[in-house]
Amino acid sequence: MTRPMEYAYQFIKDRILDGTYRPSQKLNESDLSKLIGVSRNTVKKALLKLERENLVEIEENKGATVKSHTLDEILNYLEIREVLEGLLARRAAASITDGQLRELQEVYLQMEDHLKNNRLDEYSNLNRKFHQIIYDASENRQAVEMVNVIKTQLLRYHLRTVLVPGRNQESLEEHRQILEALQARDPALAEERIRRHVGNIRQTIQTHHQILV
Amino acid sequence: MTRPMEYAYQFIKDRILDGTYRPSQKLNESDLSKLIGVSRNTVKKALLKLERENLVEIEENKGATVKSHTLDEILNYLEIREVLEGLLARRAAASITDGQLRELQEVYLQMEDHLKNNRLDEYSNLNRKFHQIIYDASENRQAVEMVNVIKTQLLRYHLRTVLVPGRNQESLEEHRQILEALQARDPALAEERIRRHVGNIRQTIQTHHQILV
DNA sequence: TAAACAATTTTGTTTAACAATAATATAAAA
DNA sequence: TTTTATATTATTGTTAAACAAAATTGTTTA
Repeated sequence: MTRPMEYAYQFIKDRILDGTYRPSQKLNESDLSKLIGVSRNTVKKALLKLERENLVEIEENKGATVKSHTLDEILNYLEIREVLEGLLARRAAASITDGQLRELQEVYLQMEDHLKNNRLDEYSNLNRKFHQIIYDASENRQAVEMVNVIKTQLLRYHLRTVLVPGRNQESLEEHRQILEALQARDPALAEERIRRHVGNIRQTIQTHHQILV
Repeated sequence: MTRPMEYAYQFIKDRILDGTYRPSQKLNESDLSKLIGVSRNTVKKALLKLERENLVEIEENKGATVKSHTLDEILNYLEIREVLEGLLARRAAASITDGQLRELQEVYLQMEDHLKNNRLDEYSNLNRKFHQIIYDASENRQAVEMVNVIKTQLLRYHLRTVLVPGRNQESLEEHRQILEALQARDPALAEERIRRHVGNIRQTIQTHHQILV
């Protein structure tokens, strides 16, 4: 076994993210302790670490519950993502290497291809890769970390805009425009376009949340 | 005594923020346990909570140290503040009440007054109040929390741009422009102006860090 | 001086315990 | 029966002592 605390942390985190432990569910320390096979003290530390990532909520004398978010909170987080990703794209436009630009274009072309063949899972994966390249080029590790914390939090809500009719083609076009702005190494344009992109994701979820959440 | 863990947490946090515990300093669990009068387990939990706020760093088998930041990291955080405060001002412009606008104007006039009389401490306090009113009006609690975490982290570096010659008058003028944009309830303008304001703070620190840090 | 080894310190974790609080079940009163 | 009060149980917050594993320090030797 890895370090007990790390193991317990990952054990609980996995089950929150895959939906085994649902929002608002109580997380009993003794039960987890027996189930995972580490002491209650260690479970408690793992829970504290999860609280840090906003995946659980700890109330005085009441213990931990899986954190649940209202639609408004989810939209707030997407608004934050909008400006943070804008910042990252702006920085990336100024410092992206030729190699990274080639990689980005390659990913984009694959996205085009997969979408044409309606392979949505792979499209989503490439989407993630596309944005990751921008993060890597951005040189603001602190902002990247914040974006990742937000993305992790929202993971279990399955905000799959890819399932909304017509959204895919729009999304692809937005990526093309982002790619162009980065190729032009135009910081203001890159920021504007990625903000519009994330803004559209937000609006799609605002409109279709009944299907998605 | 309040709850031991809360007490230990605040005890250590205070000393990090006031500079008693300096960046990179080792935080020994047994020593803290004896000093604060709580068990080592409780110290450990307090340290985990502080890690969450980026005030301490915990390394496997090496324990906790007071987190230290490079100038680049500080500038990264200010860049994040720039876009987050921009977001908050944009939202505030759309939802600020008449009462809050009056309060904001009142604070601005006092700032003018204190600056004229060179009362810099009070100017700083009002500055904080000015921005707090915008946060309150913004209706994005998640973003406000992030800004506050960043501000707390940077507190102990004493980024007092107020000490840079000529910066004060500039700062006052920027606040006037922000106030105007909010009075006009113009989201895009409010965002642009507060971004310029925080951007100027960042540039001032980039230029004068040798005096300030 | 550097390398090798031993001694010491510190951390990560466990176990068992107990008080304080919260949740639940039970009994008494309206 | 419903509500209210009381007792019971479960759960959390915390402590203390213990020990292995890892890191640090100190000492000796080449």
